[in-house]
Amino acid sequence: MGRTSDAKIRLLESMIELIWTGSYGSTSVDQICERAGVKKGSFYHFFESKTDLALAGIEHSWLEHRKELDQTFSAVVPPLERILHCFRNFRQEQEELLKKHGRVLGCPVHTLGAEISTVDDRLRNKLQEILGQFILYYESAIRDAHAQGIIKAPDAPALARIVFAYSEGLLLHARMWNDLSYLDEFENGAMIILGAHKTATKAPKK
Amino acid sequence: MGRTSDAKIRLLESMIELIWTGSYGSTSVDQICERAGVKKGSFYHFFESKTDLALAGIEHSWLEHRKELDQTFSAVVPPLERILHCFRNFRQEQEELLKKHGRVLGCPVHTLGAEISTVDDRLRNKLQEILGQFILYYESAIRDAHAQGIIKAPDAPALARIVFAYSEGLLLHARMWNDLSYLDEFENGAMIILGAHKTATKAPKK
DNA sequence: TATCGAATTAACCGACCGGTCAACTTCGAT
DNA sequence: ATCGAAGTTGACCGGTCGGTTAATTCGATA
Repeated sequence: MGRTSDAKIRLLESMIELIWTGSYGSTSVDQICERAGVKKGSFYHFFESKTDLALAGIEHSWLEHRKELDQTFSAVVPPLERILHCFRNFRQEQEELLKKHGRVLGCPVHTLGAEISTVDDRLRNKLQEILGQFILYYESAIRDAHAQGIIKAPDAPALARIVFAYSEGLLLHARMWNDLSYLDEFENGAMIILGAHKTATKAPKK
Repeated sequence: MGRTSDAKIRLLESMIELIWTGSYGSTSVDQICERAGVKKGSFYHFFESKTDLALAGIEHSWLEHRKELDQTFSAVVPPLERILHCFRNFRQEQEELLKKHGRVLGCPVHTLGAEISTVDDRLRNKLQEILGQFILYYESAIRDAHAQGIIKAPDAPALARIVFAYSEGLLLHARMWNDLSYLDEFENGAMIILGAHKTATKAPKK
């Protein structure tokens, strides 16, 4: 009953795009509505507040992204390659965004997290939840690599956090310098952190 | 001639404190003035705009911080210990800020950088400049460590960037989780990245 | 085809935004 | 003692902020 609409989804996507290309603080409800082609009254028909839209938008795009991650981190793929592929995919996505917006955007979760973690509890909690889930991918890949004797990593969670922190730092660096080439360092860096040499995958002889 | 005032410095300090404990977007000129005990008219007597104050505030606190860094990274200190001490000092500073504000604040430069790098060119350039200078400390320490045979690091700038990205990622993580204990991982993580073992400093015999 | 709830719209709200201004006070240099 | 530059003040600006409302339009269902 009643009429249907895709305005809700348009609002979600407009919001995350605006936050990503700008910031939460620099993104106004009016802007979001304009980009989504939705009047403000409709906005507040679908969402209770700007924060609620942000929450829903983040959730939405994370669920999208997870589908990809589940394939990238398939147990079938050699563990270290999962991590490398993940970052390579990310780099490619960044490349498309760069073409589209003229800007390296980095990780939307961390960018937003840096901005609002002291300001908005609900947003912070949601971002924590997402990042916490994301690390699990690294963690299990590293655990598998250890089990398969590819690397020596008795404490997989700890090592995963190092790789994770490193990758997020890199992404932020790339955003600040608007330069994708910094991301190229990841493969080497990750291998150094993981104690695997580039050749190690091919010649694990010690 | 004319009267003197410390309002300018109070404004600088209020601004960086508010940005650090909140965000650039969530910090209003009115707030800054109130905290500094300065009327808005005076604000605009000293600074042309909010951006200009931020610029000056960042510059101010970076110059302060550099004095400390110059001591921490004294050529007299064993190179790897410089990096460790630097981070340890940072951790202690964070501890004091946590007591004061009830929040882990992380690195103000990167936090602000994540927020405004796509929004304000002048601020972004200033932050780039500062981070670029900061990496130099890591870089020369690593170069020294290599020269002294403590670690094998033919490409010091590259390794410095890895350690740097890692440390910034960690700081951001600590801010988002409001948990200082994540910073404790740095010593181990840094040693792993640098290819030095914890005992290496005490037993450099090879 | 009548109905009823969902979607849309435009006008509106008070608060606050960054910024301006002219009058006024203060005090160091002469 | 006084002059003038530097600092201070509060009132004010137009615009935009996030959010509200009541009236209206639409369309899936029965």
